[in-house]
This record gives sequence, structure tokens and C-alpha cells, in this order.
Amino acid sequence: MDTGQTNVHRQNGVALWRQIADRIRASIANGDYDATGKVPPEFTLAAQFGVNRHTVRSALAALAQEGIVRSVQGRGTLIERKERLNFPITRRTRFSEGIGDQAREKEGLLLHSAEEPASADLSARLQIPEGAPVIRLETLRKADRRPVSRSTAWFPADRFGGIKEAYGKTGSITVAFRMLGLSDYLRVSTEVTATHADGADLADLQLSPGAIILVARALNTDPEGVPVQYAVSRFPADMVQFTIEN
Amino acid sequence: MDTGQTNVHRQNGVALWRQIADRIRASIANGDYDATGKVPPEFTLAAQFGVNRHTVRSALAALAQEGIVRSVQGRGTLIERKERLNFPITRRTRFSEGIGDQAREKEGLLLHSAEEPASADLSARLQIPEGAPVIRLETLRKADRRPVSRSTAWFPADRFGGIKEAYGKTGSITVAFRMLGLSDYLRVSTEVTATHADGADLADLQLSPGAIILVARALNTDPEGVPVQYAVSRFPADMVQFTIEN
DNA sequence: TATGGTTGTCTATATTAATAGACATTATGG
DNA sequence: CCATAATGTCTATTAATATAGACAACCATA
Repeated sequence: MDTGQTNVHRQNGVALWRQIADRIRASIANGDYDATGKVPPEFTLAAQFGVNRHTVRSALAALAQEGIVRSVQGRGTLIERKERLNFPITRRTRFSEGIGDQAREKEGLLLHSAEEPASADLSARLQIPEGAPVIRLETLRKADRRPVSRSTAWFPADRFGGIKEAYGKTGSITVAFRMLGLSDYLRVSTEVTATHADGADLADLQLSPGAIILVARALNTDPEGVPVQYAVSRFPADMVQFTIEN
Repeated sequence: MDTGQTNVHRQNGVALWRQIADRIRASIANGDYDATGKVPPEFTLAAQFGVNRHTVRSALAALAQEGIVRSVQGRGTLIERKERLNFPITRRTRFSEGIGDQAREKEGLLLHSAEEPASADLSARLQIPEGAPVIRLETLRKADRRPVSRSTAWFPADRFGGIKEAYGKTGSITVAFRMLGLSDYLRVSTEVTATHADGADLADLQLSPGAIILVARALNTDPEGVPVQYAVSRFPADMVQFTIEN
């Protein structure tokens, strides 16, 4: 289905074991090993990638660290977790509904919040004067105890002064908005990019450094088209995919 | 605007110089150095990232290799190229129109094509029997002489037998469809993921290994809702972004 | 219970990545 | 034209990455 066989590359600033770990992770997510529930033997993988068995072991150790596989002496390397959450992006995108029944337990944590003046960029997006007060919410979302997104969201302070408390209590933007008198809102635009995770995101999303994140920059408005929220959300790229249905 | 300062990480399988190169590339794309048109001095960057100057030099050498910067002794490191093409994803997404006036020169190259039986996955997506003949087109798209996407597209062979020749001549799917009697088509779904570029994509997209690509899996139908094309397109993540307008 | 297949551990060595320091070379501005 | 601020080059050293080989420990099963 995908574009097929590929090789690992040397001297490119990305260690072989990391490239191999990424490839194996992708294969697991792709269901390539579903028949056995196990990753192929280290010796086989080493031959496949054209590297030493020890290099493969480094890769598997990294995946074990992430909780994706578990090696058992004598048996093999068992697949523990295999997931790629799907997030539909529509005019009515909501985080918790988006996950739907893909996870049993959903959670929204408020990490931090502050009131600050709107930057030039932000004022343009929210259509408010530059320097006008906005409330910034730093949140972490989890599904089945695993972090799936780290978000930074801004709201016009004059209209949504109580958003911090409302979100802190409920863990849901949708519910928080409702508590503040906004019963409905619409997603008008989403910009998607990808980059390496860095700094705090690495820690918050419990990623191994070098991991890739999908970045979604989203603007939500009320039904009248007045911007109510601008958010930058980061997702582990190997755990999620976005689906745009038109 | 963005989430702020971040640090580079050691012993993570990604070399410091590559992490730093990625960060500088992102800063350039973000316009952080627009005031001077230059990257900060090596010494400054070294202090900023907490690494040796030689490490920064490795990063800058990689960016110079990509054609993004050019170092001039005595003057500094000049920014040569700064771009992030924006691709709107809508119900009427078309590649060439999507680029619009973001590039002067647009080009579509046919790398390879073949007729083959539909896999299980593909038959489900195109709603045709498994094993039914499909035509696969491997294409490379360029803007201003730089490759911006590498695509693999499948078409039902019975309906679009001449798609290879039509695309080869015109370099445009839209025009090729028109030549084959399909005057309009619609994008019904797009799945977006991100991963490391590998193998042929690296070469075709002229990326330095370890680079990130955005992957868009798209399904197009005719106005009646009959699938006409399924395509997997890979874009250099540091050059493009997707915008979903709802 | 014996055997083959698999992961775990150890030693040794070569290559690459990163640090450290010194100094040469070149461009710019006073 | 000189001082300053950059990049360019060189040597040396340490740490991380990768290869190679050997063998132990463990599991499943015939």
C-alpha cells in the first residue's frame, strides 16, 4: 500500500537505531505484524535493515522505553501497544467528540494559564486590537492515560474572563464555553504542519527526543463569525492522524 | 507566538547539529531573522543552544547544502531562501491552483506509471472489486524548480485508461481528467500524517536525510460521488503547510 | 527432555559526533 | 587604514554510535 521498501541512511545526523525504531513503530501502527503479534526476530530485522543486531537492539530498547514493545527472552519481542488515533477536522471539530470511542478514558488537564496582551499575530487572528487582553490556556489532553495533545489556546479576555476556572473544572473547552454563555462554535480554519518535538512538549507528551509532532493551528468562531479562540495544538505524529472530510 | 524557547537534547539518536539545523530552518521560515536577512553569528547561536561553535557550523553547513543559507567570510550567514508554501485543503482542492501565485513556475513530472491489480485497501477506497485493474502514476511536482511534492496516485483503469498519456503531456491532473471527459471532481477526504522522509522520497524531493515529510492521503470523486482517484502525496514539512478552511 | 530459535550480556574495535582552543582570512564601518 | 566582527581552518581530545563475535539464558515444542 505505502510507497514500499526504504533504506536507512548513515551520517545524516539521525542515528541508525532511531531511524530503525521509527520504521518499526510505523510498521506496528500499520498492522504489518498483526498476524503474529510480535516483531520479527532481531537477527531478521538486522538483515532487513542491513545493520548489526546490536543496532536493532538499540532501536527495540527505545520502543520498549515508549511502551510499544516488550522483549521476552526466548520468545521474542511482543507488541504491547498499537495505536494511531484519528482526529476528524471539520467545521464542528471538538477534541473529545473527535476521539469518540477510540479511547475509553478522556482527560483534559490545565497546566497553566495567564492573562497577557495580544501580540500582533494574535490580534490579527482574533480580530481584536493589538495589546488587548487575552487569556492563554496551556492544556494537556490524554486518552486512556496517555498524552495525545499539548495545546496553547488564546481567548479574548473581555468575553471569556472565566475560561480558566471553567476549563479547570470540566476539562473540556466545549463545556467551558457553554458555561460562559457560548452554546456553539465553529472551526473556520486549521493549519497543519509537522516538526520535531522539542523542550517542554517532549516531556509533556512523554516522547523520546527526536520524535515528530503534528502541529495544528486552529481558529474557532461563534456562529456569527466572531473569533472566540485561537489554538496551537501539538500531537505525537506516530500516534495520531488528521482526517479532513469535505 | 509559538511555544517559546526550547533546548536541544543529547543522546537521543538525533545529532545536535541536525536538531539545531531544524531549529534554524524553522526560525528562518518563521521570519525571525527578517530584519537583518542574516542568521545570528555562529558564536551567538552556539551560546543560544549551549553547544560548541563547531556544532553550529555543522548545522549551518547542512542548511547551506539545502540552499537555505550561504555563509560569507567576514559578513555572516545570509538567508538565501525562505519559504513555506501553503496548500489549502478544500472540497475543490487542486494542486496547481492551490499554489496560486506563491510560485511563478509550476511543473508536474511523470516519473513512472504502471497498470496493476487493486489491493484490498485500494479497492475499498476506490470502491472497485479487489484485483480490478488500476493505473498507478508516480509524479513529482515542482514550484520554481524546487520539488514540493512526490505523489503516488491510483485511478480505475477501465475509466481512465489514457490518464498516463494525458498527464504526461499536460503535467496536470485536472487537465488530464478533462481530456478524459471528467470536467469536475471533488476532494472528499484527506488524511494527514507526518514521518521521516526515506528512500526514494529523499532523493526525489532533494531532502537531507532525517528530514520530515507531511503525508496527505486523498480521495477524489466525480460530482456523483464515484471515486476517481486515490493519492498519497509527500511534502517536505519545512517547506509547506496545509490549511483547512471550513 | 533434547533441540532449535530467540533474547541477554560481555568484550573489543572502528567511525562519527561534539568539545576545546588557537589562529588565519575576509568584510564592514569609523 | 585600522579595529572589529564575522567566517574558515587546523589540531587534539572525549563521548556516542555502530560493528563484530562469542556465548549464556530462556522459551516453546516435538
